[in-house]
Amino acid sequence: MSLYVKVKPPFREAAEELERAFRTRSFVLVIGTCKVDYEGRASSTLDLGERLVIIKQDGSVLVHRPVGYEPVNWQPPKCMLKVNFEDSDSLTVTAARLEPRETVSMEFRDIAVMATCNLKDAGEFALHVTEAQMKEAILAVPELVEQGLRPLQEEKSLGEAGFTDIYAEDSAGNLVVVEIKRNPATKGSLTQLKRYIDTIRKRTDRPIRGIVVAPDLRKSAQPLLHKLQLEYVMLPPERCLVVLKGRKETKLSEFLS
Amino acid sequence: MSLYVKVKPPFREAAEELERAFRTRSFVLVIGTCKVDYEGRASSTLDLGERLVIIKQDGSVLVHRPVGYEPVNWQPPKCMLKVNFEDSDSLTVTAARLEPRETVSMEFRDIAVMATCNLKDAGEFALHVTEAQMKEAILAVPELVEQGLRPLQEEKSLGEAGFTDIYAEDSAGNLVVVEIKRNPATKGSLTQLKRYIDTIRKRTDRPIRGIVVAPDLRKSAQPLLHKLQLEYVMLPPERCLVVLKGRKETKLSEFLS
DNA sequence: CCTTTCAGTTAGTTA
DNA sequence: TAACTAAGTGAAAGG
Repeated sequence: MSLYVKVKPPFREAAEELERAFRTRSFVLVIGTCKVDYEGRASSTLDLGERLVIIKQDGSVLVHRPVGYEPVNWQPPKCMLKVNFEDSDSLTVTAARLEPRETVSMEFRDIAVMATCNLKDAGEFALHVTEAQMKEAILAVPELVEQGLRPLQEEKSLGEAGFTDIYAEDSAGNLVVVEIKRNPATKGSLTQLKRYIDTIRKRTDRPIRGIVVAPDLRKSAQPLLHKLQLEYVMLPPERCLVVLKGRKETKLSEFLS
Repeated sequence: MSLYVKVKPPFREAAEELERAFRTRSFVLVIGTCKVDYEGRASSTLDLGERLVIIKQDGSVLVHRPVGYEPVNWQPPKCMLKVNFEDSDSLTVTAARLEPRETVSMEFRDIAVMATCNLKDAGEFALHVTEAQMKEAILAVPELVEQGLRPLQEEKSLGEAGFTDIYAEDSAGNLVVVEIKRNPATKGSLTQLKRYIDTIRKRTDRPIRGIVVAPDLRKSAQPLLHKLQLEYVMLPPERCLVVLKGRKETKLSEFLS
């Protein structure tokens, strides 16, 4: 990893290093005192203060204050970068993008530390227990929802009404529409499921049940659950993990046998 | 600004400095090779790679890859931090929070640079041309929407139907409900306005017009505009700025005279 | 404190 | 490319 680190670089040196970094698409960190202006979809001003500025290898820009999760100002990837160093008491970096036309400019009055480098990161990122994985788990072990449930097809196209998550039959022969939510089910989840069911009812006379499967049900959605005659089954993500893990191990053992 | 910067600190030194930084609620930067695990609402794994880790003075944590606007892993403010340095070939930082119970742990295999400091940032942040400011501009200069428009009251309470943005009368004596959107108006904006109007219609026999004021109208919303018998007036944020600026200058001149 | 809505949302997926 | 939808959404506003 190429690396440049300098405490209190003079503006002239900082400007040259920034030019070099932008040219070579390097990762840039600046801790310093600056004010920031943004002009675009909205516009904002940020008075002088000490912040961390990050300019990434894809041209995205982040201005972070000492607290808070979100950047106070930013620019998405692929924006054009320019350094401006004229008078000796300030150095300005401008990040512009078209579509939409937006500009963030950072005027530094002082630079405490500056670092540039080329980060190499090919590590794979995996987010587990997505809605798709919950579905996978349920299809593998339908008992997660109900004893005797038999999935019919993964997603039944319902035209403009959208898609169901799982379409199944219960032990009594009723049709069952299962709506999966990774987050606590809301009123929206219920009305969505209700729409699915109404659409299906027009095509068949078989009795239909609607089940919302989620780790939780918002209290505000509870009255609607009864009003729409739907059912709710609690399914914590951990249980899905167990099933998916078990399935993988099963697959492995099958492979080994 | 107190400042510690070290290139390639040994893990032992890094661990001590991290302990000190966490204790004193300092701002921490680490550029290094790490893998990251997250466990909470969902769970994720991130294999080894070079990243920037930020730990802020309020206990928020950000793990940034060399590209992309968003952090690949994070932790919101106020989480508990712990350093773990046992074997000599890795150093682990764990950030945990309750409610919801979530944990991010970063295992460093190599630290290229580490910096800690105390950032002081009292600079005021101001986001201009919000929806409220568009409203302010329209109330000051109703012609921005239509010649002869006379605002009646800022927000008319409509019970559960929500709030209108501006309630007015046009030159022909019709009631006018103005819905302001800072962003391009969507189908949702139109149905929302329609709900307002339907609610008002139950209380009066006067003819009512509905106008959506926004910088743009989504193409997908156009058919609905006609179907719901609503009107659309384009209002770019710049024009609001001009009005607000003018108003401020007027105020100033009033003050000076 | 809980719920709802908004965001300079961003990011991914699909028509 | 444009429109739609989800997010470990986060953050603010309202009840």
